[in-house]
Amino acid sequence: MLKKERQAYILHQVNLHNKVLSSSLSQEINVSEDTIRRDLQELADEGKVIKVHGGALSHSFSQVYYHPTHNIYSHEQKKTIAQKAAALIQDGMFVLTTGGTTILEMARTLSPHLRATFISGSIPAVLEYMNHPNIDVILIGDRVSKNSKITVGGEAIAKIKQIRADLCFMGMNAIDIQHGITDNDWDIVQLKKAMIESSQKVVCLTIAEKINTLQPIHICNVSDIDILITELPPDDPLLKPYRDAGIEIL
Amino acid sequence: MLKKERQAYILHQVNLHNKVLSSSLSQEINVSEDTIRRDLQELADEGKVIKVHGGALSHSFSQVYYHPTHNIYSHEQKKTIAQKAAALIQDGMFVLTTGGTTILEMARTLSPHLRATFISGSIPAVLEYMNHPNIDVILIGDRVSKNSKITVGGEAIAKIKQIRADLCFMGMNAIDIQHGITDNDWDIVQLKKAMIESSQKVVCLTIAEKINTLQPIHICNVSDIDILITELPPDDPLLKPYRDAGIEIL
DNA sequence: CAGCTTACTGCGTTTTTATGCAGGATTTTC
DNA sequence: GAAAATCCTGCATAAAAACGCAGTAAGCTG
Repeated sequence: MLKKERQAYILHQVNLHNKVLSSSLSQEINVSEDTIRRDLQELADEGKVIKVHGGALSHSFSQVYYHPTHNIYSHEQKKTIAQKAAALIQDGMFVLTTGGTTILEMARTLSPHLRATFISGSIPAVLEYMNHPNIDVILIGDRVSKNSKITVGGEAIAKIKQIRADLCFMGMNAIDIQHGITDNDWDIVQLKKAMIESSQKVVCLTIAEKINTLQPIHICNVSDIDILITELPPDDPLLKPYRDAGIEIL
Repeated sequence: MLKKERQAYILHQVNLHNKVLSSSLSQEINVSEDTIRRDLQELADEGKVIKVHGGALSHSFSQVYYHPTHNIYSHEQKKTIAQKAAALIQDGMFVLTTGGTTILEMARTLSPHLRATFISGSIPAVLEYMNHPNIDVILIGDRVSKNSKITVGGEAIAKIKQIRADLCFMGMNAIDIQHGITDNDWDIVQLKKAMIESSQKVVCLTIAEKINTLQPIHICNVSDIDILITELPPDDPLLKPYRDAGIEIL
């Protein structure tokens, strides 16, 4: 088993269960605990997990209480993105959304006059939508993934496939002109794939930091999305390849 | 259980109940009181809790008492109910629940050791269940009713009917020996009816205040429920008619 | 392809951390 | 003011981490 492969597996386990033990991982993958520890160290250095004595925890574990500085930092950027995104929604539309902080920010930005229907499996997102007086909210049901606070599974995917939405807002973790959009959680990748299929227009939201980055699992090609929104101005050179690929940049 | 994990659990409990006892925590998590004390000390050093003799308090507690007396009053009652209810749940069970403050209180009371599957359409309830390390959560999807924060509609009912749960916990608004259980929201009545049908045992939770009261819409007869839980001792005369009707009173 | 370099992994040893336990000190409670 | 509960302190132990080292695999270069 290759190192990257192993680390992707570890990351997946962390995202799935919110915690991993060095000892059990070492048994599962048949490597020494030393190796696991080194992997966890690397993942921790990249900020992907939180290393603790005996194993590691998902970031979502302390997220609630920690992260004041970094959050506020990228918060401004996300606000910019949110405003651009919210402007796309018109009265009467059916809007499908994933979870994620960028989407949450968009939910908070919505005009109180907007009359639309929002469909999502993300619990934090739904909580935000609920606060809007004129928005109808449809919650996609299924098993709840604890770290991402979103419903995942076959039922959820089947339900999404029954929908024909006008717009799909997708928060994403990595986009690359060659490999397209990628992510690190199998279940969520399945969800996102279904959402793309069920929507007339796909809008991707991301902070510029994630442009030209890669994650292990493939969601779709760059050509499958319609609009890309970042905090940068549309003519930023970083975005040129995507504009050339025929994507509308906002 | 990892140290951070344990501390996160403690912190959660403190924020939830405003106070924790070292003794009960040590039992819940199965570690010595010394360890708990050290954890509390660390959390206190980080300013996250206030350590006191015998346990710790939430920070919000030290500030001026806001809580209106009535709230604290019925809160204590609901805690009593919650404890009785939580004792019914055993490992491996499938549990169907409605929403409501009494149910929420029960969710907060659940032992961290409990391994069970909770199924609900109530968003606040699901948020609570999600905090438990060993509980699987299934969210029932459909249109979100904004005032009750629960999913309602045909899809939700259809989904519930597919389930065979071991236990159903139902918070209720009114019970009367003659008219049975009644409520005032059409959609929620439909949901509750479906839940009763899909469960082996139906457990009703209510504060005694609502005993012998009436609401406009009929859910089921007294004979359709198996267990009734209130804050009163089981032999309270107010409950006698229900005991005589063959319901188990806790 | 031979030789060199580099990256990865496992092992033994040392160091650190986490936890429980015993005892005496301190606080709470009645 | 005495009994009970809770605390602190130091210590023992087991688990985990860190460190250095060596063997091996993989990659590169001429």
